[in-house]
Amino acid sequence: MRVRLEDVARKAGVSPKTVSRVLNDEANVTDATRERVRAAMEAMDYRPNPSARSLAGHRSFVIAMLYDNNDNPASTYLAEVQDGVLEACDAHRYSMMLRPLRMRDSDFIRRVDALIADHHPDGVVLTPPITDYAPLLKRLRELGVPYASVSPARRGKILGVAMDEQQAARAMVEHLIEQGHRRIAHVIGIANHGASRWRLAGYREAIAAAGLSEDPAWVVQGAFTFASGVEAARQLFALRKRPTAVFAANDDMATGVMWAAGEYGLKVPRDVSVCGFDDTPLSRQLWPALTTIQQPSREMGKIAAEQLLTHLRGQGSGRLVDIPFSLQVRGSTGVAPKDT
Amino acid sequence: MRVRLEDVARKAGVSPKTVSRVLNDEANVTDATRERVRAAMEAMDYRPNPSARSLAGHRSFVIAMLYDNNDNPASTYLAEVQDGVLEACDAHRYSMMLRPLRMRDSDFIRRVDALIADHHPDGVVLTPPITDYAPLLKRLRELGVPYASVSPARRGKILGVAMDEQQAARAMVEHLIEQGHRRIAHVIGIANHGASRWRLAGYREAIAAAGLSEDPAWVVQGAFTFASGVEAARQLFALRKRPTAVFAANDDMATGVMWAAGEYGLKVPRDVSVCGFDDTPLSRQLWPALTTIQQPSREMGKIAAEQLLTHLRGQGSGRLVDIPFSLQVRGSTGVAPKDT
DNA sequence: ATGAAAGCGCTAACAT
DNA sequence: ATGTTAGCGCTTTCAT
Repeated sequence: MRVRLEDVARKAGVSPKTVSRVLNDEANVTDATRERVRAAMEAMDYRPNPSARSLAGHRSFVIAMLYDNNDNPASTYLAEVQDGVLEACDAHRYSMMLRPLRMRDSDFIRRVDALIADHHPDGVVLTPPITDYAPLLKRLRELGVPYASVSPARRGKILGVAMDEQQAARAMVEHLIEQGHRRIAHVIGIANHGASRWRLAGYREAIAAAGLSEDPAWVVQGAFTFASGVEAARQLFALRKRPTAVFAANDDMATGVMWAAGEYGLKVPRDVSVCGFDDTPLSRQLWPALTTIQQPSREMGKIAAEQLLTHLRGQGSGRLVDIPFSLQVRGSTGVAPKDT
Repeated sequence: MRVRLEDVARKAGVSPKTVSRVLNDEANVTDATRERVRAAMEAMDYRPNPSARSLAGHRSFVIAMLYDNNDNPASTYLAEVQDGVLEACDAHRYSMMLRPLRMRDSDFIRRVDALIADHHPDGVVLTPPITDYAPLLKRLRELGVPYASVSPARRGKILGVAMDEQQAARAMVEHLIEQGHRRIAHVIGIANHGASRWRLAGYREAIAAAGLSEDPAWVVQGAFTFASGVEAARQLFALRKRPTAVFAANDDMATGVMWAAGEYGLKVPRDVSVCGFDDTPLSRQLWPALTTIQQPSREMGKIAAEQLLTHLRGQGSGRLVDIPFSLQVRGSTGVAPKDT
């Protein structure tokens, strides 16, 4: 039969409750007994039964990761975040469960309610773009379910992790300006996503700071997809006054821009510089490789989950961790062409 | 407080055990009582407590999805399979948990043991390439943990889902032959993956059936990545006797081949036809769009999980479901160039 | 076809 | 600092 907590207690010569205390890192156990109990657990390869723990302790040791599978960021982004969350959960002996949602659906909140009622996660991790869906946040607070966010649009007294995307976007555009570019275009991501707004704001900030005029024709709406990048770039390259550099709000769109450059017979970076945002695996596989902003998605998922777990353990209350960006300059950007 | 099974029993005027029987679809309940109990559950919005069910019933209502995150297929593939598994689990009120593994690591089996000991999944879903890792299958049988496989290399008395990839690859190459191609190259996937072997075998079968000779120089090793596709294509396009068509073992490599074609000034499909396998989202975003084999990954994940769940419920024992492939002819393949 | 009693493995609340 | 008791919400086993 399986080893139970009671068996460990007998072996260590203590009561079950003491073993329970050790298991849960509670106070009021002398170091000596703690050690003895730990040794017994180790020796017997004791594995606590999560169902029994949940039932008696009113906690599930489960955290749920919520994401939008309708219009989400690139699926590779979510996979990486998920990987990080999973790693943090494993380290703390929690389980992770996934909950795809559709922000647009009318039963969004009902689906969340069902998740809580059915599985009682001890907390949830929110990913963009649902990090900022007010009705969700409100409901979670009503239900008393703690949450941590990855890249929330609003900061404040929130658990989670964020990068200064606006600053990063600005740095990206400043890099282009340093290379002599004056006609710099931007391809926007899905409207209303925090990411889209910040990256656009950073672009504008850099343009303004350099005293360049912002030509409306050089700011084109995209949708975070390769195809939308191609479309956007076709508009840009058809202009009489063609931009010499294009900053796309993510790598997939930037890849589309490079593709379109090929269609127009433009060499990257000789005729046009292209850069993106995210540092997806694809960005390194292209030739020339894409200049982009590294966003450590996996790490961010891990940190968000860790903040949540810290909060759950009541050890300090957790916080919004700021993570630095890093500009990856690669072959797709270069000095501006002499003239036109 | 929460509604418990006992509350439902009282409301329906039966014993707790009867409610339990209804909950678990057990026999020995008259239709009338069953209906009455169901109505009470509905009216009270009863949600069984999974921990209590697990503890008393010795089942976890959890199934684990195992995957290799070392050299796995494209991450979008796994995300889709995962999505399907999740859907099936939800429908049956099971939870899904994820378990990334590294097939090469020495503690592979220990990690599996830990998963079972810590979480007691009622069953596991295996994804390529670990569907065919013999030590794993052996251990799972020893532990008495049922499993279902997505695209296992070996058929036989196995639960899961599979597509005839060899047949699909053959159909792909036959399509090229019909277009007049005679010099057809193949870029192989990661060695030893079932997928790589089948696709190569299908290629050879078609070549042989058409009475064409197989030139060793036209069969190049790749690794399922975009970059490996670029590399492989460079070798092919540098040949004096250049192939007029390239069949890559997946879409990522095919995309690499198209990229390399651009480098060599070759127009697709005028100068060279390119095709892939998987029908990833990317394949439709390219221009020209990629001719490929549609593999319904999401559906396959769902079916595998359903087979497993059917088996767990003891309703029929589940089987290996064969799923049809479909050839997606798009712009990247066309008639062979006149000559060279 | 239905029910009563016992207990799954752990922790909360209250001793000591 | 440690132990005792009761019980978490369900299913099992065994009656009836």
